[in-house]
Amino acid sequence: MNTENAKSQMRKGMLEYCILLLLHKGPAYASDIIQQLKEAQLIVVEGTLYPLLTRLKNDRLLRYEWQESTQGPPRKYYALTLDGEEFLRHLDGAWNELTNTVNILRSGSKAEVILT
Amino acid sequence: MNTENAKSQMRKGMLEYCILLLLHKGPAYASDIIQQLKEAQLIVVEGTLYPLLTRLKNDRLLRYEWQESTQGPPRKYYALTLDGEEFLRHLDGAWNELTNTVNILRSGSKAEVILT
DNA sequence: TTTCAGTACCTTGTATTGCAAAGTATATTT
DNA sequence: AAATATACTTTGCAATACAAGGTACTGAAA
Repeated sequence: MNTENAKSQMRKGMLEYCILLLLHKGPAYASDIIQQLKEAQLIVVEGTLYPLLTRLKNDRLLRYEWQESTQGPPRKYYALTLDGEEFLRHLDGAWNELTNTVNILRSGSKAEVILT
Repeated sequence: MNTENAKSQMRKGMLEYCILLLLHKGPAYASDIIQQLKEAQLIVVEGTLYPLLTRLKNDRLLRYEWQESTQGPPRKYYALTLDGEEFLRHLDGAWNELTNTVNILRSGSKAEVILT
């Protein structure tokens, strides 16, 4: 029984939402984002994050600025655009619908078993 | 801005959970499941559902029985196996983690904007 | 100067899976 | 027999999470 794969599948699609939520609080660069998500108990790896950030930037939901670092190479700080903020509100709605759906399905009482 | 695609992506992975939740209440056949999910505001189509049911059956999480119908061809009634019930409890845990993550990310206050 | 370690960004290939669209099969009605 | 309704199935495509490996810049040690 592969629970890990199921959890990974559950994360699909949620990641985009979580990253936008995080960036709504303020700009961050990739390693930063990975760290913050980990603190929120969401494991993400670079190979997942970088293409996602690039896609969101190409869709004009994010923008970035290079910033010098006191130690190490410069960092790409990502931030939400106005479009990104609006999109985030749509995703808030989608998330609300989804939790509502799960609550409906969870709350129903277990029917009598028909199969013998 | 393609909201539909994002919502579709959010559904990914959740579908498996929702279907197991639904079948936990009692056996159902495919059209039945589609109808019940629609009532819970989750749109699923046949091309999505049938392969998923087959996969869950092959993983021994579901089983089915043919049942005659008063009108139309016989129906495949799916039900959870014991493994399926156990797996569902794991998914309950994963779902709780995910909602927790989103709540953490949602609740944080918006930081000061660094980018100009 | 060269080398090494640390940090950060990026790319390629693979597997999974949702979905549209089309197909097959059975039962009932005309 | 043909048409309709119901139900199950398959094929091909697109999106995306992830593992694994690669590139580039910085600063300190050899």
